Amino acid sequence: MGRPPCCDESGVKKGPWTPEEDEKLSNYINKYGQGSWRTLAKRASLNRCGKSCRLRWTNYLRPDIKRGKFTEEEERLIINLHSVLGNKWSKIAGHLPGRTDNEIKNFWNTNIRKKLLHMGIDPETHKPRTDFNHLMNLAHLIGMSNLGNNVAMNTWSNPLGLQADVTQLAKLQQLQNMLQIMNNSFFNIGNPSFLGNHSLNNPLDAILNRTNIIQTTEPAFFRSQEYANPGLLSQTRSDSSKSWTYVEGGSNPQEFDCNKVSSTTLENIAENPLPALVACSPEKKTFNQMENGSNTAQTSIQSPSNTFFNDWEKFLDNETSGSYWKEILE
DNA sequence: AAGTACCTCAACCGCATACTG
DNA sequence: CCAGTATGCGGTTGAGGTACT
Repeated sequence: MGRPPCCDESGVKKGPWTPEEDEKLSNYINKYGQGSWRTLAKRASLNRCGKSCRLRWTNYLRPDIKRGKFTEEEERLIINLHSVLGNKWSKIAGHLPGRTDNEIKNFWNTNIRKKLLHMGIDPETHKPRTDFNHLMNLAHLIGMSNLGNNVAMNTWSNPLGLQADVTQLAKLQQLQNMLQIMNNSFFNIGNPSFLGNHSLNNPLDAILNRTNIIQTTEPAFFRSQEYANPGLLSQTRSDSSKSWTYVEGGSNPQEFDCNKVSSTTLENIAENPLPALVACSPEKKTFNQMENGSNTAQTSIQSPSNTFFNDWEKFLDNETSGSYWKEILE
């Protein structure tokens, strides 16, 4: 026979915890430690199941829990870790001291996820949403359509109309260029063809060097800390699944397991954060500000990505007054 | 001020794995 | 080794709060 059941008692209280219950639980754990949650619930005179007690303690009462809003740094780290670990909230939480898996999960679902979607990034794959490809075609079609109409109606009879159309054409061209960049390079972390094309063998290197990827002639791999410390991860992603081929110490290829990413490597992610893809606070922040956040090392030169963000920001700002572009992009 | 829609997050549910006897 | 339970984890829910009309 195994252990007796945990939560089969009827009449066990559910729902929000009262301050009295919190106090009972805290006092008991402070005095006797955690141990078995089931017996703890009984000994602490809590009419709760052990599961509920554990949840309350780990997500709320634990003394080392950090309260308050997530910092920009934490937000970046969560995005980076999620791109490697996926929805492994407890593992992600392990790299954010004081934060619980539940808290991170909620933050992801209510904030980061929406922001990424808003930016046209699939939060599951961290790649561009496929409808951006359609957007490119759409922009082209709309552009042709509008130019055609405007040319017929305004341009030839009105020099100002011509000027407007030229401006519009330039904007169309700009939009298409930016979409092309986004589609081809910027968000293609984890895309096998991208990795192959750039001799970037380590998916984590891709994450660490994401800002330097665009249009650089020097492979990001050579700048990575991993390159200076071979033996961590130096692999080629072999398919479109979530695993990469993993060679430890340069031999014995084996499947790369996201769960076994070395802590050193993940620490590198923490120490070399991406520029924030999204703003941490609700107030509007420009892409440029996000770029410059706390990541001076990677933005000491005006990178192509910087230019991209500037262009993107200008584009949105210029088109905010009832333009159809804003509607399309948002 | 009242009603409604939306958002946040604590807590629950169910499944997978670890553990015990 | 096996049966059965505890624990941990990720997904989901819904109450309460806030913003908007």
